[in-house]
Order: sequence, then structure tokens, then C-alpha cells
Amino acid sequence: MSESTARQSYHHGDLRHALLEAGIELAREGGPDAVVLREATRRVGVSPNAAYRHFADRDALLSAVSDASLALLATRIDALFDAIPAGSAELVARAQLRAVGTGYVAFALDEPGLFRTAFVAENLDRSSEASKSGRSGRSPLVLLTAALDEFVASGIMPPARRPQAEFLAWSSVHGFALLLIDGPLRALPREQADAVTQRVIDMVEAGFTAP
Amino acid sequence: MSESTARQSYHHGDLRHALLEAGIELAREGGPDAVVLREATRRVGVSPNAAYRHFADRDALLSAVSDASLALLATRIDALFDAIPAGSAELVARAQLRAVGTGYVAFALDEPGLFRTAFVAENLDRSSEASKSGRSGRSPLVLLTAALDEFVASGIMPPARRPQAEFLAWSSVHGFALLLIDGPLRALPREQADAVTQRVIDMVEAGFTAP
DNA sequence: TGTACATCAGTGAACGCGCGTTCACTGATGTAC
DNA sequence: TGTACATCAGTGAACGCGCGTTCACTGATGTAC
Repeated sequence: MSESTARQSYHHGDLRHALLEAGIELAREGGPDAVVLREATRRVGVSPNAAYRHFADRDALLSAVSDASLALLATRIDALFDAIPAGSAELVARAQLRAVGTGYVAFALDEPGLFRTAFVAENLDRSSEASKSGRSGRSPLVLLTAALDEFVASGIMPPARRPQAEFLAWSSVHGFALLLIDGPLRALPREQADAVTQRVIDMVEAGFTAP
Repeated sequence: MSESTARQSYHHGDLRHALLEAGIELAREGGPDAVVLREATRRVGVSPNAAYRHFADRDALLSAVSDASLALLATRIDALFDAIPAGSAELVARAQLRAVGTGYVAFALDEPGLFRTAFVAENLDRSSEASKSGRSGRSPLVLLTAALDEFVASGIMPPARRPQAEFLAWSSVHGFALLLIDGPLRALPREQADAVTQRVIDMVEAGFTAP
């Protein structure tokens, strides 16, 4: 977009933002390894070292891109979450669990590069820390936690199963996303992938609520 | 081991094997990206281009290392599988599911570098293809499949849930392994990790067998 | 309103690095007679 | 058993590549008076 039109002035105006956008585009195309500092500056039309006015080093750029990817994932989940119709606390909680899982996998399928970038090693941590700190109040983990709390409150999940349940649910959905984008289910047509996603969530839900 | 003693003759004797071992060691230390052709030759004490007598290129070496990693994972699971005591078909099948999951996660924790190397993108496929082709009759996927077939046969799992069930179970355990080695559960002490692993398997089992 | 000057945000050129890979070669091995 | 020679499995040197990063610089901007 704005990258393609040669800029007029010596100063860019918002180079940090432009580099971040370019980095996101690179991640979208090729995952975290494709976030190459020189290529980002090339796309923005600026000399390579200009990046160092805005990012300490290549890792700082990658981190920013990773954070942005995580935010896009969160947005996707939020949208499904907000579309849940009113109902009994139990039904809403079940729908919330489903929304988180469905949005998570859908994002992975639609944006595999960003998905992999969001979960670059050192950032996986941060995604859970950030949510604990409350900085991003609507992070997926927070939404998931709320849903599971309601599972217990409404009596469909035994309290003994509650500890760490977020991570059990997360594991299933995360692993499934990876089998779909990189793994043996890579060739599965989209509609079948969506159908099996629902079965992953069924399994998780049954695992939590089974007598 | 034998790499450390300078070799006597001009010919190495078993350079292919030595390079593979060096590659496995590199993968063990740093995952797939650490499998660097020049470093492997350095460790074996041979000139870099010597590797090309035995591997077409760097990717061929990485593939071989990945295959070897997968084989080590399979061996680990096999050991648990073979230790299952005799019993009713149902109990044995439940124990088999548990053995596959437990061995899988244990390997990931003990050998995170090899684990990540085993599931390098293009090889995740191969792990399921290889098992279908029957070349490796005791691959984890084959063992898992057998266990799940017995779930249905012994009546504890509705046949309607059987299709794709391998991948649902695999997803959960694979995702959990990644949360443990790279992710938010990285800091979990080993014994807690082992305990939560059992709960992951509980969840999967309940999801399959819930009424 | 105009000017001097500090600060900011870029440029251009170059660096060292380690990698994968190729070239022409040579020492060692095995086989035919 | 010995020798000639093809083949095999190494060596040594070099390549180009693209990267991240640093250096000394210069053009643009904003602020004080």
C-alpha cells in the first residue's frame, strides 16, 4: 500500500510502524524465520540501518511482530466470543469454550505464518504472562479461564478437574492446529478440517464434563 | 566417543554413520536448526565437502537425523507398550493409549531437541505415511490405532467417534508436549509435568469413552 | 517573524560471519589378469 | 603372488550469498531568543 509509493521527504514519518507492518507481512508469508530485518527495510524503501533507530536489533523487531500476531489471534477469537447469544450460564460457557477453540484453529488455518510467529518460543510465555498481568484483559487465555470457571460454577465440571484445565484445552487445540498446518492433516480440505476441529472441542468438553 | 580419537587412515570407514551421529548430537543440543552440515563434518574431523559423498545436501542430512529422532521416539514408546501387563482387552487398550501418550511426552521432556527435529515440517507427514505403508510396523501411530480399534471392539467407545480419533489424541499430546518444552508450562517441575500429562490422557480417554 | 543551533532520523559504505556448495585434486582400496 | 588400473572416498581452497550490525556522515525538524 503506502510502501509502494516512494516517500517524498527525507524523514519517513512513521518508520517504526511501517517496519512493523512489513515484518507482519513477512511473517504472514513465511513465518518467523522470514522476518528479516534487511528485507523489511527494503520493502519500506529505507536503508537497512535506519531500522536501528526504532528497534534495538532484529530480535526486537521479531518480538514486536510476534506480539502483533498474537493480538490478531486474540481479535479473531474475540469476534466469535462476542457473537455468542444469551442463554443459560452453562450453555454460554460451553459456547465460549467452543468459540475460543474454533477461533484459534481458524486463525491457524487462515494465517499459518502469523500463527507460527505468534508462538515463537520466547513469546509463548509472554502470551500467558501478559494475560495474567491483565494488560490485555481479553486475551484468549483470559476468555478460556472465564469459560472454565463457569463450567465449575454451573456444576458441569467437577472442581477437582479445574486446575490446569486451561492448559489441557489449549494443548489439544494448539496441537491440532499444528497437525493441520504443518502435519499429517495438512491436506485435509477446509470443511473437513473445520468439522474435525469441532470434534476436538467435543473431546475436550466431554473430557471435562464426563461423570 | 570415536569422533574424539583422530582417525588413522585416509578413508574414514563409516563416514555416513559418523555424520548421522554427529547430526543427531547437534539436533539433541539445539533442535533442527542446529543441524549444520559444516559443524557435523567438523565434529567428525573431516573436510566439509566430504559430507557430499554420503548426503546429497544439507537437507538430506537433516532428513536422516529427523528419521532417526522419530525412531528414538518410537523406541521409547515401544518400551512402555511392551511393559503393559496382561488383562482384559478393555484394560489393555486403556493402558496402551496411556503408554503411547506417556512415552510421547516423556521423550519430548527428555530430548526436546530431538523431539522438535523429529517433527520438522516435512517429516511430520512422513511419520504417518511410514506407518501406513507398514515399513515400520510398530510406529506410535500404528500402536495408537490398534489401541483405539480395541476401544471400539470392547464397547467403551462409540463407533461414530472412531474416525480420526488417532489425530484427536495425537493433537492433545503433541500440543501438551510443546507447551511443556517451549511454552507456558516450561517451568513446571518434572514431577508435576508428569502428573499433568496423566490428566491430559485422562481427558482424552474420557472424551472418547464418555456416554 | 527570523535566525542559530541542537537534536532527530535518515544515508552510504563497509565489516565480518558462517553457511552451503563446487572445483580440481590425491590417497586408498579392490579387482582383473 | 604380483602388478596395472579403475574406482572410491577423501582433501584443500575457494565461491557467492545474505545476513546483522557498525561507522561516520547529512538532511530535516523543532525550539530559544
